[in-house]
Amino acid sequence: MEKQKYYITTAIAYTSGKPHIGNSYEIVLADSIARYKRQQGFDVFFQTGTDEHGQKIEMKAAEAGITPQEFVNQVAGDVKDLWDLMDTSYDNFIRTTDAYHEKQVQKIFKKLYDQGDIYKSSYEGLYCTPCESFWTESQLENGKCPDCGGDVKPAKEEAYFFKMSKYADRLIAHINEHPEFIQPVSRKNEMMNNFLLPGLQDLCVSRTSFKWGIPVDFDNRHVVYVWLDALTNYITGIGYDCEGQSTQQYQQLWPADLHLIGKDIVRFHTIYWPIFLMALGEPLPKQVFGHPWLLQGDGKMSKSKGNVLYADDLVSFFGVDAVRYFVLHEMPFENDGVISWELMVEHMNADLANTLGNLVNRTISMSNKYFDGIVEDKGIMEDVDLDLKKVVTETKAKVEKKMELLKVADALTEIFTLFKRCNKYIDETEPWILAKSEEKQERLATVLYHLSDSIMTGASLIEAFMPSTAKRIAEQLNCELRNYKELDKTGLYPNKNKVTEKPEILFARLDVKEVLEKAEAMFLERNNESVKEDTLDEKPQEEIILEKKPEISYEDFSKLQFQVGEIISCEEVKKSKKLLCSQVKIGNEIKQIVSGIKKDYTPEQMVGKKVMVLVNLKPATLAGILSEGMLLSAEDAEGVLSLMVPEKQMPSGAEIC
RNA sequence: GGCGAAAUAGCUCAGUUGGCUAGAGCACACGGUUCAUACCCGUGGUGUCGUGGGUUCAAAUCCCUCUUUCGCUACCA
Repeated sequence: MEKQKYYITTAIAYTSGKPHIGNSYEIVLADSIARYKRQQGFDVFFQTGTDEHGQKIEMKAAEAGITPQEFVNQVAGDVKDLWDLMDTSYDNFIRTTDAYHEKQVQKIFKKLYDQGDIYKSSYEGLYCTPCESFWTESQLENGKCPDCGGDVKPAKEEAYFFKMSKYADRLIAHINEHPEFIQPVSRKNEMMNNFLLPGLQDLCVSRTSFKWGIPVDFDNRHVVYVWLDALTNYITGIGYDCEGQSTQQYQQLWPADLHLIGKDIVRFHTIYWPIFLMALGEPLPKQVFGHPWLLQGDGKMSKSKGNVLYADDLVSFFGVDAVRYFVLHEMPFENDGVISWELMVEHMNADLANTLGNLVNRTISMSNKYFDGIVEDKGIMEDVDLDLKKVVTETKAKVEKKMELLKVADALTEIFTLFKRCNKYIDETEPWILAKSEEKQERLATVLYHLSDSIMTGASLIEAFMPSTAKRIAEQLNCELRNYKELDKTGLYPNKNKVTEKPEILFARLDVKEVLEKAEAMFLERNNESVKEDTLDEKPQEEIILEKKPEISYEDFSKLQFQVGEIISCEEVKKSKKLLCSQVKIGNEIKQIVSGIKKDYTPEQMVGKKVMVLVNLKPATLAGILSEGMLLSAEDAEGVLSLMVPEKQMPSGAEIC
């Protein structure tokens, strides 16, 4: 019988910068699943890669003073190095700047256009400039934007749209008929309630506002919308051709069995992607798993704090397999997981060093001490042996059950239960006591055989998750890792085999204090470096480059009235996470102004400030509150806002011109 | 604001369709042991199962109120 195929993908990493540990988690998770499936006998194809187009990259490259292509080449290289460092076994690494991908995306765009799913239109009458979104007629409320209640304006820019609504019913039906399609289920509900059931709006699938993308070949002022470009990697990477010339590999692999993605992009994978596929007449992926995030326990990871964790840092502290273990073990199925130095050291010591490493070490030491390293089954059984064997042989099925549900952390726990049972077995059989009596030698040999045999089952089970550890254990016990099918059997350890004479430490215990100090030193050094960079090389770091707006006349400018306003009171807008509502005294008038600056200012900080106000802006209602102007502020690259205040003491109402 | 989820031991969490003294891991304490990386094994919890009510012979488990936290979404003049 031919092997059953299994096609698994990760999201392709966006090449705007080096991925931190939260991003690297996904590749390790995917790798573990891929390796596990291979063990089970599937013909696995595992694809990952990089998403390299878009405005953000164009800007980053400009900041760095290099071309976008140079920029992404560098980052894609970093990503690949990191994936390789983590010992991931991907079969294909696709880059969206690969020529074959770009060409196919253009063909797909053309095909969808020709068949009428993509149509050229404009924002006319449908675009709400402040919300930066467009609406279908049916979504408008009294002819106004359903979000802000403002006017929707005629468009100035043309764009291509995809008729999402055409396929919405089919997608809803598919999701309902395939409850396993979106995992975890809570994500499915979010998609249904927020997007599908209220009515899908058509999606704009081209941009004219930047250049770094795949050009629409029949209309080269446009580039293809990043998501249409990125999502299709799953099919172009295995040889899809929309003109019917798809490769045999594609025929065999598609549809994908699992798209592994972060929960932030579930919408694109469970709504837009399936609809694109429907339009192309291709089957839908079998499952999309939107995994949660791995967060840093001791405060949010942030570049400005300089405490971002990268996989390669962690590897230098703990080693590859330990890091793989941490991220897999700390990541629950549905909620965000937490990672911190303390937690990592704790698991390093308790699970890896104590339970696993020490077990292997003590077993081999005893074989050497009592029998010169020869492990022989003398067949002297006792009742305790039966329970050990039961636990060992049942673990395979338990792991299998967890893996079917993609509960990788739970699968690992099952394997460690096996190792713990082995440690207990040593305590129950007390080999050091057996060793003292001549007539117990055969029993002692049997006990040590059972241990080596059981450890090999555990090591083989853990291969998918910690591949080099499994290999190292096998080397020390001087035998091969087992075939997956035989993992529910015992007695497979080669009889009269000789183990290594000097067992090496698999995982060394670490001191929390020392690790914390080292980590702190590392961050400190990194911060100093970046400070140095900032001062030496201020321009690229500190500049913000904006897209240029069209030139305006003085007449245009003179329409705007700016004045100094004094904030006399300010309170939070309860219904909103971002808004503050201020009473601003401008001359003899008091205006109420709502501003989205809650994250940077508290109401107390606002009061008393003299700020720059755009006073003749048409009033609008925000979160149900009238706003009669706009407070002006500057925004840095990380979105931090700073109110514009006069450099000298100025009276309220002073004109700014 | 809309939709949804969650609140259980110091920490991280399990608790299937309501049913016997509410569990696991970690941490902590004590005891045992010595083959081993001061390790392993055992023992130890008076936990208001978020609050208040209700249904029931019986509720952590079902229903309602409230509180808090989180997710998605909207708001960012």
